[in-house]
Amino acid sequence: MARPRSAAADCAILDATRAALVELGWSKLTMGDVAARAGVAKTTLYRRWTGKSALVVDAVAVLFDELELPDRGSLHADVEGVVLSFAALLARPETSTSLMAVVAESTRDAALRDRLRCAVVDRQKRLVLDGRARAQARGELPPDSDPASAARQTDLVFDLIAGAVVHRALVSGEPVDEAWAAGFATLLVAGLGAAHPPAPPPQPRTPPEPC
Amino acid sequence: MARPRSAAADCAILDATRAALVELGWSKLTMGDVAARAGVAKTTLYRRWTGKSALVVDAVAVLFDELELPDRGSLHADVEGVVLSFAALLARPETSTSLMAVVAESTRDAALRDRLRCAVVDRQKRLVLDGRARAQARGELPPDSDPASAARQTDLVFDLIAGAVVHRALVSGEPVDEAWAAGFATLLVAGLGAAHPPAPPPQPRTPPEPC
Amino acid sequence: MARPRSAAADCAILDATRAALVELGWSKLTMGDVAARAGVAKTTLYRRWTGKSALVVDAVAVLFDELELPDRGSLHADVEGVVLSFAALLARPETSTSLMAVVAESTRDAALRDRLRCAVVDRQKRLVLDGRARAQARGELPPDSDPASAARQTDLVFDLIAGAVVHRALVSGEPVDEAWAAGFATLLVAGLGAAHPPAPPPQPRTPPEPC
Amino acid sequence: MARPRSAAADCAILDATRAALVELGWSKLTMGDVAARAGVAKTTLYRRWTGKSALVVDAVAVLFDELELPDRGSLHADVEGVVLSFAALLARPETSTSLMAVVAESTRDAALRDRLRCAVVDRQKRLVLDGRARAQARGELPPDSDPASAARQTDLVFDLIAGAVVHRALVSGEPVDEAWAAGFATLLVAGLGAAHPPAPPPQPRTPPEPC
DNA sequence: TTATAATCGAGACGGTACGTCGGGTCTTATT
DNA sequence: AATAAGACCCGACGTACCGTCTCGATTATAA
Repeated sequence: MARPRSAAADCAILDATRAALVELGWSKLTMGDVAARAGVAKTTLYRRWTGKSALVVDAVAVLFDELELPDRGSLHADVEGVVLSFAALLARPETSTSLMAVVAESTRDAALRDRLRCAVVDRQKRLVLDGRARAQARGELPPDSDPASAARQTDLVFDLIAGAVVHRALVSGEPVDEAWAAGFATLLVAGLGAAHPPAPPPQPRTPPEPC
Repeated sequence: MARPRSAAADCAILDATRAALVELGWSKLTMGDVAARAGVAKTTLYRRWTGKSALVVDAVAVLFDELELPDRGSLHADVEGVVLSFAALLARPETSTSLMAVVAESTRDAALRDRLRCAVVDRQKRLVLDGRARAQARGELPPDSDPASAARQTDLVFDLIAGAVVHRALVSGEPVDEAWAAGFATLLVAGLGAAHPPAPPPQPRTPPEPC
Repeated sequence: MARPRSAAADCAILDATRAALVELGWSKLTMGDVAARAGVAKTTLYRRWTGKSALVVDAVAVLFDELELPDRGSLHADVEGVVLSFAALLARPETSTSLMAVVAESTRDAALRDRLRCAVVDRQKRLVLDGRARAQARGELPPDSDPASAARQTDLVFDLIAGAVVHRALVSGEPVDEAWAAGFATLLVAGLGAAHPPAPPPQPRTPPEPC
Repeated sequence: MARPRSAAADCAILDATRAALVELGWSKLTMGDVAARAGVAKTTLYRRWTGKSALVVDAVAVLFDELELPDRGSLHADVEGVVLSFAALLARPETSTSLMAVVAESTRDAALRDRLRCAVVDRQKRLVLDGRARAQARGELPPDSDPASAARQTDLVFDLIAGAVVHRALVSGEPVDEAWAAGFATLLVAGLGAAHPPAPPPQPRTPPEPC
């Protein structure tokens, strides 16, 4: 009935947020500064987001959608690929600073946790699902026995890949380069192959998973 | 020649910091509040730490030293054990919030990054070193071929374990329970075993991932 | 276009400042305390005044405007009257402490000096101007010969009266009572009369002091 | 019985205080800074003075002792002389800043008031006493009728001179130059002469006060 | 000559206020 | 309605001084 919200403003605000994150990082980013950069009043920000954290989640989430998983011919190569492209994403100053900060904030804020989960986490599981399906099609992984265990496996692999890359890059502070990616992929693929022995597991050796 | 710094104050401050973290969480923790709880002037805090982040790193670091790796008889059981005890540590409100927050901050602050690394990260690599040595003694893992690759392997495993647990617990927000720990351990042990086939590698080492 | 500054706040702040001066005196008066009394944020104080001194000048200046000079029938009586009412004003705890303090501060702060001069000093010269005009109308003082010398005379008398009262009350710390006021008025009136001999100056003007 | 206090320290401290007053003014002068300038520990300052005000009083008091009243041949000239030399003293940055500040402080602090009175105020009344005695010797003023009224007269003149000069210089902020000094002296001498007519007042000329 | 005890420098300490900054809400006029 | 502008309340920030306190190192007297 009355004036609708400006869509252009939303876009300008998210752009401004990303720009501010690059320049200032999470902790020095201020709502007032974002508003000024976007040519918008602070009121307009608060009309649309509950605070800094929610704003940043939305601003950063779209960057994660740029991740893709082109078919590199083998599970090993696909893992290497996703590791390197995820690492490249984390190397951008917008993401590294704010991802950890928002996660930290989300431990005390359920609404933020949900927003983060559905805007970032769940949306990227597609990469693992794609990779798994492709590997199964190639015969590198056995077909899903039942949906529940397939979901468990997906989640495990997702946490493994994402967690390892994040930890290597941001906590340990070491580079995620080709060598590391190769070593990681080797370990992961071997682990998956052994846990789900491809066709006939030669020797069961410490049968780790439900045969 | 002058009055030395009170060691009791240091202790009271770190205790107060942990208590405040439990009650308030990282983002509502205040230097003034910590000082008040510790019965100490704000100045004293700033005389010893450059800010909230540095203080929290020191306060939390000791908690990580409580982690131990008792011999559970097998590499698989040792991995399960360390995963669960690390998860238990992360479940404590002092650690989860602040670890992520400090990591976030450290992306923009080199001094903090160093402090974090040497106070937390490097100190816990001992767990991986112990576990590896023990597994090698048991014959579950081959002896180190050369020191450099041993260090690479240690780092990789460390990032894998710590990263996966942190990501599962804090980012995905799913419980790290026995079932998950078992699945994770299975995958990891299998991966390690395949990458470094136990005693006499039946297949050539290099192509660990199946064809 | 934006929200205008609250006029009520200004008033509340100045009232609070005076109240705080009475209770605490200049040196224990705190910006934070004034803000709290006025029910206002500290920021609001600093948005309008540059500091404690400027605030106090404005808070105290209005008190000086209460001074009046009723016609008491003679120059001598008028002087006595203004001396006593000025002394009464200085006896109030708001004024004495803060007047001196602000003067002290103003020796190093040109902006404050100006503010003080136009808010307090210049505004009270009206008393001397009124008294002089009235005395001239009564024939107690000769009419102004030229404007410049009239201004000089006004300034001299102003400094004389104000200075003597302030010095007696605050520096010497002796009471400014009727007796002292009478003695002072006698001296001043005599001095003015002799310096400007009433009608026909019998002796040449310049040598007022004997030989 | 034990080690006595260093006399050199006292001197260094007072010098440092004056130097700091010149550079920083009263309000930015700090005890720590004075101690540092004097090459002395803060403790030493507090062992000898109760605080900034007391210290400054002592540091400045000696400057007032430099005032002298050479015989200039007439009461008028003597008044002019003392006005100008007092103004010169007040023009020094050490004195102007701190005199007013200490007076302000003393309105709330009895001990300081006493210290100020005996260290500065009372000690300078000698100038008025000398001037009066000299003028009486010259016959410009009548001899004292009784000691009480002599004291009253002395105090009145003291407050008049000191007050007027201070007010002119620090409150009004106008220069105390020869012209002003001459005008002031003329008025004062005339007032004194009329109030106490020299010997036999030839013509009562606007009988100002009851002989 | 040697205790002995006050004094000294240095500077850490518990406080209090500072002046600034950012968060989030509100008022106003404009679109 | 929704907006830009910006005043407002709140609370934390990190700093500066305060005046007190502990230190170990000097001294000048009194033993």
